[in-house]
This record gives sequence, structure tokens and C-alpha cells, in this order.
Amino acid sequence: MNVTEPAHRILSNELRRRIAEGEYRGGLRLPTEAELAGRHDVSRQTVRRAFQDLVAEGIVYRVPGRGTFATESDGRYLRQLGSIEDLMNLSTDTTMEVVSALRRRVDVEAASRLRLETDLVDSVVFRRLHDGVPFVLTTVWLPEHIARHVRDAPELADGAASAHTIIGLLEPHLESPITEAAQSITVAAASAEVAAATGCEPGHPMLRVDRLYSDAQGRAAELAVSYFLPEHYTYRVTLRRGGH
Amino acid sequence: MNVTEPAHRILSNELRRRIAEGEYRGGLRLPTEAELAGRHDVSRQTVRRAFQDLVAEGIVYRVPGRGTFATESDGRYLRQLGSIEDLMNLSTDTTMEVVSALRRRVDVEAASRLRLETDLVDSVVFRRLHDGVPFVLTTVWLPEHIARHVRDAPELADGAASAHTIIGLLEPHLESPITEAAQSITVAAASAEVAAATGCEPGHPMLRVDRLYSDAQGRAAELAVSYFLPEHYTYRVTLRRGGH
DNA sequence: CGTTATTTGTGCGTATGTATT
DNA sequence: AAATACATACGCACAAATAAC
Repeated sequence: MNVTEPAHRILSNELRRRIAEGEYRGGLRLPTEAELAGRHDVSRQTVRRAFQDLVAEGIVYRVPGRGTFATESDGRYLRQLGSIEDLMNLSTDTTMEVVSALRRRVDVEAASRLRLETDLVDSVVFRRLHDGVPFVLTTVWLPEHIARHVRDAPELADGAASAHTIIGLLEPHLESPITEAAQSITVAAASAEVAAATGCEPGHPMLRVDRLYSDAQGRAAELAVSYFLPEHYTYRVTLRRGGH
Repeated sequence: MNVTEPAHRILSNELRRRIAEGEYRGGLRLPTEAELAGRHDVSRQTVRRAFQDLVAEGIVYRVPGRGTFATESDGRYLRQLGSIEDLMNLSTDTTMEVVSALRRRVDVEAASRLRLETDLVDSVVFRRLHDGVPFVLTTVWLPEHIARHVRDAPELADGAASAHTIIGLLEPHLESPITEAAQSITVAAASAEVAAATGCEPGHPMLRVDRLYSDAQGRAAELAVSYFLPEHYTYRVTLRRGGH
């Protein structure tokens, strides 16, 4: 894998961390480009490159003549999930840890939500960590004809840890690419399993996100139900109109 | 008033247009950095800057040694999800009931999130009902220069009930239309005020949605914080990509 | 199987413009 | 008016991945 992280990435990671820790809360200005360049012994261009990523992620905004500021966000883990690619790229800064390996099960409710004829589905349970801290437990259900492509994937074995997403693992094997993800977001109490995986008390209010991925023909390909710890995670989405 | 567009933006706009027209469909490679630099008589760095935006938007992906390709072998990208229109049309089957009329206040946090110079903002608090049942309490903050257009609107007086949205009331008065709504969604306990307005116990877990509306120039126009009763409301959004 | 050309990635330096304080 | 801070743009060098030979 990667041996040396680029300098601009090292810097953007550090800034991301500091912002997440709340160091620049309350409208506090971030260090200037010149300051960061001097302190980290890199060029101003490299600092700018790091800031460009942070701006694209929406975690800072910049004002000529004034400086750079963190967007207000309670210091939670902030992730822009405004496109299907965003969902797939969740892997770039989080780790997936399999709690219960992918295997066939009978699940009437999941099968019905996937609009299947049978009650047979494959499911896998995993949690995701950011900076070593678990923040979400997800259960994924797959129709049999899709699950068979990844049933032997080492990434989905018990206890496996990797930087993947299910949808990213699936995509190469699908005849028809995923084009739609319908999501519903609500609040639900943590079950014993959710509590154990995310380190909170049973009954703790969680952000519950249900996603149904479908292909261009409208066939359901994956159902995912996630319980996010609200203390460590905020769901973000940007709506646009007028062609962008 | 208007300044000349930066070279990298002119280039990225042209590429966006061409990609949307399907010129690079079917895995066709886009021109190389060197080609574009020569053809447009700009430096390679400027071409790279243009590509960085397209990559951040998820419109293209790049592979070292191979080239740049449009995402979606099959067409243009639709980053459109739930729409701002959906938010504005919330009024069709719900009623807005003003709890606390629009008036000027000092609010450091809201002003900072609206990126204002002063601490002076206008705010209004209202709840929304569906079939006579309250399901959400919303506080809206407006910059002074925007609030003055609606300060005397009867819809925002104390106790007023109507089938409107704030953004719908504002839109006709704005120089520049709202084009973006950045939302963060999390869980929060009901305050006494929220509990009273929605008929639940204080401390009850609520779905908290923060929306920051901005115009095409990126200027913040409205900040709204809503507390939804999860028993009566689920947030839905659909992400799509790839037309036809 | 290595060599070479192509193409993108990283990093630095410099200069100039524009917005804010 | 001057200093500060971000924005744009060009140039160069070298690294790394890929593909063609």
C-alpha cells in the first residue's frame, strides 16, 4: 500500500483532526497559509493544496483578506454524503470491522424490502471507526444473486478489518451499476448489540439511517441499516438547484 | 461589478459542458493536461486546478499513467437528490404556526454561522402541523439585510397560521436566488420549549436538522434549526447518478 | 522481461491581483 | 495608506503508475 503520505495530505489530516477536536470553534481563525508553511516547513502552495481539500469537504470556508474558518459543527465527525460516490468514498478515512461475517439467513422483512421472491438473503454486520473510535454499526442485506460474488471475499470474513465499502466491493461484479440510493433517516434507541459495538448504553438515542441501493432498472441491490452515534457523527447533505 | 472569470474556471466550465453533452461517454479519455494547456494557452498548473474541481465534484476520475475519464461510462452525472423545491413545497400539506414573531435579536452563534460581521440577526420561531398534529419546532435566523423585506409580513406575526415556508416568503425579494441548502442531521434532546411545542416530554430524543441556505455567490441567506418528533417524521432523501 | 514514452502526482519558487483590516 | 491574507497563474523538477514495445 502507500508508504509515504503526501505532505499536503499530512497537513490536511492534521487540520481535520484539530478542527474535529474543536480547536477553532466559535469563529476562531485558523493559522494563515504563511504560518502553516513556516511551521510545517512546506511551501505555501502545499498549504493551499491541503486547504482546497478541506474547502471541497465543506469543513472550512475562506475569506480573502480575513482568513480561514471552520464551519460550525459541534466538533463531530462530519462527512458530506451528498452523492453515491460520497457513500462509496466513506472508506478513505474510516475503517470497516466485520462483526458477523456474510452468510445466508432467512429474513422475511429484509427480503420484502429488497422486493425478493424468496425469504433467503445474505447479511453481514460490521462497524465503522474513525480515528480508532467506533461511530456506527451497520447491517447489510444482499439478494442471493448478488451476494454470491462476494461471499468468499476476505474483507467480509469474521473479524476482518479493511478500508472498504460494501457497495465498492459489489460494484465491479454487477451487470448493471448502482444508480440510486433511497435513504430515510430517523431516531432509534440502541439495542444491546448496537450499544456493545459503539460503546454506548442500551437505549441510547441513535441516528438510524436506512439505505436501499438500486440499479438503473430499479432492482434493489443492497439494503443497509446503520445506527450512528450522534455524539460522533452528523449526517450532512447538500441540496442544489440550477445546474450547479 | 462583474470581474473576469479565472482561467481555471473557464476551462472547468467548458469541460463540464462537454462531459454533460456526452463527448467523453463510453470510457473515452479526456485530453491530457499538456494538450489542454497548449490548446487553451494556459499553464499545466491551471489545467490541474480545473481538474481538481471536477474531481471534487465527482464528475471525472484520474489515473496516473492513463489519463482522465468521465465518471459513468454511460452519461452525465446527476448530483441532484432531494431538491430545494421539495423543501419549499413542505407547505402543501402542513400548517405553519408562529410561536414567536420575527424580530431583531443579538445572537453571536447564529450570526457567526451566517458569517455576518455584526451579532445582530432577526429570528422567528414557529411550529409545523400535519393533520392538526404538531411534529416540528423550527427557529429561523436571517441577516438584517434580508429580514427587512419580511419584517412586516403578516405571516410572521405572533400567533399567525399559514401554509407558507420562510424560504418561499423570502425568494421574491432576493437579488440572487437561493441555490444551495447545506443540511446537517443529528439527534438532540428536546428542550422545554421544544417539548411544549410538539407535545412530548422534555429530554425526548428529537431529530435535529440544521439548514444553511445560500445564494449562487455562496452568501448565507437563512439559517434554520428544526427539531422533529421522530415518531411523526422521517427524513428522506434520494441520491441518484447517471441518467437513462 | 526490461526499456521507454506517456500521463498524472507532488512540491517548490515566484509574481501579481484583490479583498479586508 | 499600509499591512495582512487569500486567489490566480506560470514555471520547473522529479516521482510514480501505466502502457506499448
